[in-house]
Amino acid sequence: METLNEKHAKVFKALCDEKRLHILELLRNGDNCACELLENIDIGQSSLSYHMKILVESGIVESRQEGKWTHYKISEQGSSNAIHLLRELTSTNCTGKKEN
Amino acid sequence: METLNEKHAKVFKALCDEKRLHILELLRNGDNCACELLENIDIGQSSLSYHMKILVESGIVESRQEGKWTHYKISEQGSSNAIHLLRELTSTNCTGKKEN
DNA sequence: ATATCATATTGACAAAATTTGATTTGATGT
DNA sequence: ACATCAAATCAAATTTTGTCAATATGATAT
Repeated sequence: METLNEKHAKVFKALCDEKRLHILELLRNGDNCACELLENIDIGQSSLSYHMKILVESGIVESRQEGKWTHYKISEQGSSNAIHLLRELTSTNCTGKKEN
Repeated sequence: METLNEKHAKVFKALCDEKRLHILELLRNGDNCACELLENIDIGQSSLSYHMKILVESGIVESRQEGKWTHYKISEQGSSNAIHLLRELTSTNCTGKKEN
């Protein structure tokens, strides 16, 4: 079974790798198919596929099949969730017993 | 030399590990010294020290020495920076040429 | 059915992250 | 100076990630 922290860690795992941040950068300009991404980044095809899977599983990127192509884009919903999660994880709990 | 993406990745590296999320959880209730954290989490002393270093280097946690104790707390500044960074990294670029 | 193209999956390997136990450092107390 | 405690650092062992090449899958076209 997956703990809540493990689930949360997955969201940020998407963002803790240089290559994946590069991919996000490419996606920021809009919808891209994998083949386009592949042209703009220095990794092999299977490696790209591996990273895209991590990005999609984090929820930050969504994919859409179109014929034999897979298109990717940044998910507004997913990004928004990630931002809220980060805010929650780092918010100091003002009702806690231990303020000094 | 460190690329910008590598620098950004470091911020999220702090958050992509289950144990570090647990530590953040403990810190949310207020300022804690390492020895207190150690009592509340199932890892060894050197391992905790390793994770604290990563958290501090990300900017999300700050440390303060007091005698022989090190106290840690979540940094408002650092958290805020991380949130802004995340927002930036996932914002879709509306002036881009490729909207469909 | 066969061929082709885009992408996903697999297994082997290399590289990076994490854990562990031992040792070191630095502050404090006697 | 010596002992003690908290935390950091180091080296070795282990685990997890990421890369590459090969292969599989699934859609499309002939």
